[in-house]
Amino acid sequence: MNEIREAVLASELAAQAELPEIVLETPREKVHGDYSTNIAMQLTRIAKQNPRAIAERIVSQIRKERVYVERIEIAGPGFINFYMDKTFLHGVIRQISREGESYGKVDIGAGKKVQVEFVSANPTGSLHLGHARGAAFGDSLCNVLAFAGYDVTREYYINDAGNQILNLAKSIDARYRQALGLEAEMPEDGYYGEDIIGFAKQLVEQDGDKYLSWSEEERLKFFRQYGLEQELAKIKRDLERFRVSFDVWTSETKIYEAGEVEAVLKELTDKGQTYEADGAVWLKTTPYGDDKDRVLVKNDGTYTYLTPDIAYHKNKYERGFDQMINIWGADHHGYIPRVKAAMQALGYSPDKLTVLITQMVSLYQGGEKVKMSKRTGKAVTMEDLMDEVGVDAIRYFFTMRGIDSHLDFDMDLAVSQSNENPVYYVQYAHARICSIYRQAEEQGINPLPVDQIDLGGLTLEAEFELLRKLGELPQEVAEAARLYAPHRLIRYVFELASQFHSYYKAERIITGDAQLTQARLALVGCVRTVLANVLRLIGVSAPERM
RNA sequence: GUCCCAGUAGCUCAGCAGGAUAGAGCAUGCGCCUUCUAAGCGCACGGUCGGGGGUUCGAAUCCCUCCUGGGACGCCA
Repeated sequence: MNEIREAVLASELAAQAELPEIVLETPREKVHGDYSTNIAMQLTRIAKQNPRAIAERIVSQIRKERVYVERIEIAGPGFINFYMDKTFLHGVIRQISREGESYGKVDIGAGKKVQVEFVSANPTGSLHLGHARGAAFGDSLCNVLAFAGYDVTREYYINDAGNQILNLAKSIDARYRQALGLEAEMPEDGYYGEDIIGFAKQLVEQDGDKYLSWSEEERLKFFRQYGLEQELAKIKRDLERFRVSFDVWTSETKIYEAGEVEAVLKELTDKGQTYEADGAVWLKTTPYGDDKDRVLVKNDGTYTYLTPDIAYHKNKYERGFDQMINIWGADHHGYIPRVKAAMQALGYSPDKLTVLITQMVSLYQGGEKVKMSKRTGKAVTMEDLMDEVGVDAIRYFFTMRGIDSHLDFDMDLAVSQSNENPVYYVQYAHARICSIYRQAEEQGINPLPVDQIDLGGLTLEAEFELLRKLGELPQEVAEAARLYAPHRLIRYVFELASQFHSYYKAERIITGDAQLTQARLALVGCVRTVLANVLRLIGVSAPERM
């Protein structure tokens, strides 16, 4: 790339200052070479010449012997295509063998501190489908960011202070009475999940009807605490099983207890960002682009949800992250402007906070959309899903798509052990390579260290393509991190698996030629490493046998 | 009414800091198991990139506008 830059400058077409960024890409079509640049077309306006003429002048200045280039062609409207001396690709094998689990790491993050807050489901019920998508996406994103050189903190914010927790206590109260065979009506905004019926039964088994004799205040206080502990424990269990672990669990109650909510309210008031109207305290969010101002303190003196949330986000800002990412469900998108506005009102840069929105998930079974109902508690929980389809398939499917699209999750497909199921396709490639290595061992073939292998035998087009693909991992990781798009890696790993399966079908790895066998074992060993590395990033296991 | 997301092959989706003939899986059709795992491989079929304008040497990609589908618009959380 530097060679191109120098050639462009040497051809005196443009001054250094006005030189556009030189992009070297891998063309989709092989006939267009190994690398390609459109720099000549980009220079048309500056150099005031037609692109092909520009391309010719640039090419004449390139010293190709210095960069392993075999030949250069000018094609189409003015693309400059580079055809490499293919043996340079053998270096990929040496690199992967040397770096192993670390292969693919890049350092675009340069150690910057990134905090990612995700899932953060209210501890009032079991995690369900939508949370699973957030968990899969969030965790994969964190893995990718860490692999790209960021210092990542995973955080779960526990909303354990609002009205919803009182409703949880009341719901447990009602279920408790029902479990004792008494008449009891669920509260208006009650929680109807199976989990709560279970808690109530458990309480009856443990302690019988003893809570009936308590005062309502005492009883609800106890149920509240009990419910919170149980729900949170359940959430942690589910997430752990889903292979997601958080570095920090921040409790809303703790934020209250530390006086941060009152403090932030005072700070906003002192800064003249609030006013009183209709008996309530409002925050001026409209100057920062919100539709309307928002209430912080209701006319009954209690806080809205926004107020502690501002305190929480201030808390995050104060912890000194370079970047904060919130992953929210689509139903919270309208909430973004007011939180950002509040941060600006406090004097923080809104650019440090990025909110990523995951669209809804629909579940399909037997070709039918599965209906969910809060009222009856008939939602498919994350636990049900893990029982039925397994963690690998869920994580793969939920990471497979960009978060902007509504996602249809087909249960039948996810459980099917067939060619329709892409999870197995990728895992199978890994297992196959492991099998080849087992086979080699049985035949008494010991894989040699790479520096003792003559890779010159790898001359097939399929082998060069595999090597090229393997070589692309670092830039794929960088792109996935830059775009917050781990699904790109699924695409990548699927394509790699596909190329491997095709190669495996066409050529034997273990051949009569000992030297060639060593070279091919090294090659597929690298494929195995890369498959495992990517699967690890998306939280899917890489089985040795299937 | 305002805001967000989507609209690309029969279906589900990639591609979108502009680039060459728009890709993949599934479905459909036809082939391939005496040799390292057939949860596999090969071939074929399939598209006015929602419509219309604009910017550009070049637009699925950027801008404007319209249409369709989904979601959000509380002194709930």
